[in-house]
Amino acid sequence: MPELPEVEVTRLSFVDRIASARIESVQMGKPLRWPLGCAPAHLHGQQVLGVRRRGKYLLLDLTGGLLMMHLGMSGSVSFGPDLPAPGKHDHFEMVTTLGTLRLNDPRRFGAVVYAASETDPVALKLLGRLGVEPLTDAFEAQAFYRLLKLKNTAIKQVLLAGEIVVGVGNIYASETLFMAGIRPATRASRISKPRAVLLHSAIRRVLTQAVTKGGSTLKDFSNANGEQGHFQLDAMVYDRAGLPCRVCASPIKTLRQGQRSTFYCSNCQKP
DNA sequence: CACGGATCCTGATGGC
DNA sequence: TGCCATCAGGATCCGT
Repeated sequence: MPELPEVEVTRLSFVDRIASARIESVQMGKPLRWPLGCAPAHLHGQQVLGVRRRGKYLLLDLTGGLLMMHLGMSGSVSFGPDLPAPGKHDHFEMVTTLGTLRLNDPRRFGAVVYAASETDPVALKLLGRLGVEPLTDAFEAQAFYRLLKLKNTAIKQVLLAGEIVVGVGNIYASETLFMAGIRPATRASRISKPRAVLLHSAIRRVLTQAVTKGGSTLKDFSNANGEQGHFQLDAMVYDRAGLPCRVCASPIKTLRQGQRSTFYCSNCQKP
């Protein structure tokens, strides 16, 4: 579910409400992808100084360390003073003086990991190899093109890997490549500079627009307030196999890359 | 090393 | 309460 826009929308929905909250207790449910990395009681008494985002991670700055949250494929976060009783898929819950922060994640591909600091080996392992943030000035077309030149794999796989640029997941990879007119199987190293520039701006445009609209909700995304997004109204190719392209009416094609579905228009998108 | 595939887990869906 | 196969928004690990 959560790509960069969904994670950012989630962050925006509770960052102001949780600031300065003091942690009173922490409860873990079934195991998530990785262990918490400390005793839950170690968080007691710490204060939440802020909430940042790095790629698809939510980063809670605590007085004594860093709490990294990842929503995996099916995770969503709730925060509020009066949450309903925990359900079977609520696997992390943190009660604070300003409300309870909860992670619901049926498939448990998500994680909540504590590190003493951002330079702690545990934090570096999760965050250290992430590419540039696409919605900052650090994401620059020239550098993007040069890095693509070094990758001989399919451009769609390169986007998903997040080593060059973070935050583009399976939906937005198909969408941005459609916007840029590039076929998903095209080798990254063979993309011309003008087309790399198109892809660069498509990534910025699609992700920015998705954040503005409140994140996608093809299945069940909602932010920490339980409000849903509207991206599904705008998908040009994702999940549209066989349907007419919204631009040229050719049937949308699909293929599998790395066990993930890809959607594209073979007329609008060229190798 | 770079790359492709298997893998973790639960739920929804559709064919039979 | 039918059963089984397939698929789902992610990312790591392990072969080759």
